[in-house]
Amino acid sequence: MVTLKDIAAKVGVSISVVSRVLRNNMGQTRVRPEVAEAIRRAAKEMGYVPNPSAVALVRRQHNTLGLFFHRIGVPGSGIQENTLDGICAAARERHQRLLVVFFSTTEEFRQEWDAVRHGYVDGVLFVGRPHQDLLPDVVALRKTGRAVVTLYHEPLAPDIPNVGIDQQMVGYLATRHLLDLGCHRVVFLSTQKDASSSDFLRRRKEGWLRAMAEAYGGAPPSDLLEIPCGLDYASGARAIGRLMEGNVWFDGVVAASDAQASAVLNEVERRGRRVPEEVRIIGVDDSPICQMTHVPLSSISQQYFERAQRAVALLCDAIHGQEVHSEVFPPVLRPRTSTLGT
Amino acid sequence: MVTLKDIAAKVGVSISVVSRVLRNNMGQTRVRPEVAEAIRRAAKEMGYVPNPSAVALVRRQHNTLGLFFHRIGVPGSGIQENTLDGICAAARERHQRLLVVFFSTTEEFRQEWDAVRHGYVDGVLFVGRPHQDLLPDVVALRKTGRAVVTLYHEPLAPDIPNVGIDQQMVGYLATRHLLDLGCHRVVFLSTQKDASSSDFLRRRKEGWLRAMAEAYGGAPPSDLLEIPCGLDYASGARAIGRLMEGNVWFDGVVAASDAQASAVLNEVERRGRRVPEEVRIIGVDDSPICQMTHVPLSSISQQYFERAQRAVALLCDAIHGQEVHSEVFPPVLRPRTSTLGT
DNA sequence: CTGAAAGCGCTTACAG
DNA sequence: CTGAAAGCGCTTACAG
Repeated sequence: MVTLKDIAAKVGVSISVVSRVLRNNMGQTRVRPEVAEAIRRAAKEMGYVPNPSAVALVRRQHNTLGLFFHRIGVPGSGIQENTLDGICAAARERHQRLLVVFFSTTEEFRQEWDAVRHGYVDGVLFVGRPHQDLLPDVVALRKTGRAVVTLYHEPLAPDIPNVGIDQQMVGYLATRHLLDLGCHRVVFLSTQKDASSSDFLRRRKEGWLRAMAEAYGGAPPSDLLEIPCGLDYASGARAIGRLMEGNVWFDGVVAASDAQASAVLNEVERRGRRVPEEVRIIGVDDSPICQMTHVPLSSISQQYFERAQRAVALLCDAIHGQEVHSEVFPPVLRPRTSTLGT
Repeated sequence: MVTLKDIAAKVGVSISVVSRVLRNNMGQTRVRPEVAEAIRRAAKEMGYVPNPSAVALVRRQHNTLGLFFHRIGVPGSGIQENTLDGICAAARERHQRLLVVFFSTTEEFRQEWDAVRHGYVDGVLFVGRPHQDLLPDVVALRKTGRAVVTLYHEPLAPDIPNVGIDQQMVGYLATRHLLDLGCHRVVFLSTQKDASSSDFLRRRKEGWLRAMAEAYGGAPPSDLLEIPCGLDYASGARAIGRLMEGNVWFDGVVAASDAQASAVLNEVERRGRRVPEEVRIIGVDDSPICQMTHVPLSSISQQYFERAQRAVALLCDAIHGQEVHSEVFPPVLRPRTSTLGT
């Protein structure tokens, strides 16, 4: 590998000048332009790439980002893939290496935590499900001088920068889409009271209520249908099955995930009602499943790829001492046959 | 961050001893046991973690693995997630940082190639679809002293270590499973002649033929049904649709992916035949989709998580100068309702 | 305008 | 049995 010394020898100057020219870091002194030019040319010709370890050592940085990834999304949702794709692309662009930890439970988190807490990373990105019980750890981490950014639905705390998504708008967009297509009674698949994930669903519900209120001239109707339900396929199937057994009439369903939506689709049709002619269905995540169900599913994208890229950008800015603030992305409607028809 | 100097000061020895004790690297000399003990205790108490940049600088290593990931699997297959999960876990365990590049086309590969070729990585793991046209680049990379391992179905070249999967066994296991359950005419969804992915499907086909031959007393029957078909949902639906329109009778289908299998399921039932009573269906990948279809799909796991972990282990061994060889994992059958019934 | 020198934190022959 | 010293490749005050 070619070093500063090699370039210095070739051009006939000291390595100090070479370093300053290539790093564009010349204090208040100027270097003769022809020398600078010669250095830059030589560096390019010789294929010089700075040794990141040497740079890291002297700069007391590590060009490494920690990534704490709480597995999210029902399996198959594609959220994990999209998020990682965005993170890796943005990190590569900024010459940042990655130290990735996947975890699913607080215990797993604790097990791996030391590796990052004592590890040589300049900043940490937390992805997935927000845990209030991890807040002290995150705060402690910041005290050690590391930058922290989260990629959660909502900020963990007001002063921890987050790249979020407007969950109220998720609920609103989905419901509004169904109402615009002529639906009257739109079921909202909500969550069990005790679920840790209930926060974002609470906000989505607000969006559903707002859209329903708009459609009903100001106040939501009194016969609103909110059905508590887990995010997975089986829960969705059970919930909608019970509803239909009770002979409750509805003509639209806002599911909380695409897995749920596919369950609703299968269950509704199995019980003899047609999608989307009699019941329109929309999910959330815009996942690959949407194109594999026998009626393609409409969905709402939570923009994980884009948000992941942005989160890495913010993290790098924070590492370089800039002040960064939380951002909120708008969700995007992806209509397909399960609402539009063919 | 605590350094060797801090520990040396506390214990009252030179940093050389501390380094040798902690690294377990003492040449032919011995250190007094009580001193060694004191050093280890101090290191632990003070929470010492070696600065990887300093170590990297002097060792001329970088504790960084390059990861060239050709996106594989139909979206939703979960292959990408499982693979990354395995890689990240194994890399963390070995204190290796990651430099991850996702790509989908040879052009994208070329764009990112320099970053790794000139980059400071000790080894590179290639994942996904093997490209014969990348072979010269891989060989050149090895010449620069980097270790190389691939996570492909089959080795790119005989001397490049690969963690593969027995594709013949994939076809055999699937077919044999259907035959054992009483199927007589098992359709094999194959691929277009020109597809770049055709290699592994050719091997799977051998497994299908072998199983059929076994069932038919030594030689496969003459009315074998091999249907060319893309790996995605739409292709699967079209292929099986055409077959059924031609009134061709069959009672088993070995699909090439779970997406395809779900398409077959929907199409077969839409045309009035029951799964698994009249037609048994099995896919490949054991993806999350399998549990979201209205009849849960049987499938064959290609062991991506386990193989990914193993590939990282081999890569690290190779980096440390050990000779490593290709391995082949056996696929695993995951039977569900689409073949077994309820 | 340019260079010599110190130092980042570690490893490892080489002396004692 | 243990330490002083050189050196990995770079950056950055500090001299000239």
